[in-house]
Amino acid sequence: MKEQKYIIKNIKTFELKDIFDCGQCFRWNEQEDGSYTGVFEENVLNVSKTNNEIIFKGICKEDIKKAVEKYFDLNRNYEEIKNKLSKIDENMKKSIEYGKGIRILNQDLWETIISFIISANNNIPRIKGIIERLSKKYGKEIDWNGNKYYTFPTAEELKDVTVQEYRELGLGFRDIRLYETTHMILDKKVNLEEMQKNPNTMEVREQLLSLSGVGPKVADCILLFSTLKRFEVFPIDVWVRRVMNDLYIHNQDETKVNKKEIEKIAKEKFGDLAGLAQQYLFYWRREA
DNA sequence: ACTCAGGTATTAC
DNA sequence: GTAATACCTGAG
Repeated sequence: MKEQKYIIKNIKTFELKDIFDCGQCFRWNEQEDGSYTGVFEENVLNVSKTNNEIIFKGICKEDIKKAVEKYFDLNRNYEEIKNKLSKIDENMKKSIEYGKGIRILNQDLWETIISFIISANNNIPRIKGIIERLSKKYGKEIDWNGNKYYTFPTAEELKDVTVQEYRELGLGFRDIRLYETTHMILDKKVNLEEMQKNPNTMEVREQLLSLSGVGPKVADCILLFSTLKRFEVFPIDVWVRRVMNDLYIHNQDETKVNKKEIEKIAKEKFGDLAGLAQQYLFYWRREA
């Protein structure tokens, strides 16, 4: 396949670091020139930014413009969302200022499910390493610019992988979860196509929770960061617990803060944009 | 040696 | 229902 290129001029909300380092994805890596290269679906892309241009180039299965518009969520007005959230309070305003270039990617549902199962009680460098090894071993190779890249393996491609083989890849205790969930999806115990079409968020959430290795936090990340794109969910991890306690609850021991209390505050303050608010707060608290 | 990291499943009240 | 506990692995 030959290289394609696509340039966007004068887009407001789009900062490479904010998008790729805000914690929603695992397969984008910063290059020496400050650009980022990553794999999504069957595409390998490099994204760079000049003063007022975003340049996408790489190997793309379909039309690059179409792929980029979908994946980078370009048809959503983030300026409007940020304005709305900024009015809520000074904390939101400050965190949005910090992560002003964030866009929430439309990541493949299957890949997002597996990636976030792997993320459980794990750290980012290791999560990324596991996903790369998994892709290299079971995904499809794409050559570009003298480098080899690998697509994220499909459920079909993982069909015959054993728990033992997962363990050897460094999955740790998540090996069995990956195995079980892959087969639940292959056997249509949970139907991802149906899920994609289902407008009932709570129903979809229940189905996600039935998957092995998917608890409340992982389910909410999948709902928010995949093509399911539900902005009303509020994934609560250690960082969100921390920042919510710091800003709104002020408990001496953040680990003892009740999850229900956090959810209540999130819903009251942020409503159907809670997921976005979560992302700004998370990124700000972790990085700033 | 020991703690910690984008939690979940299991077990025990 | 809710609380405690174990859990791969590797970096600091």
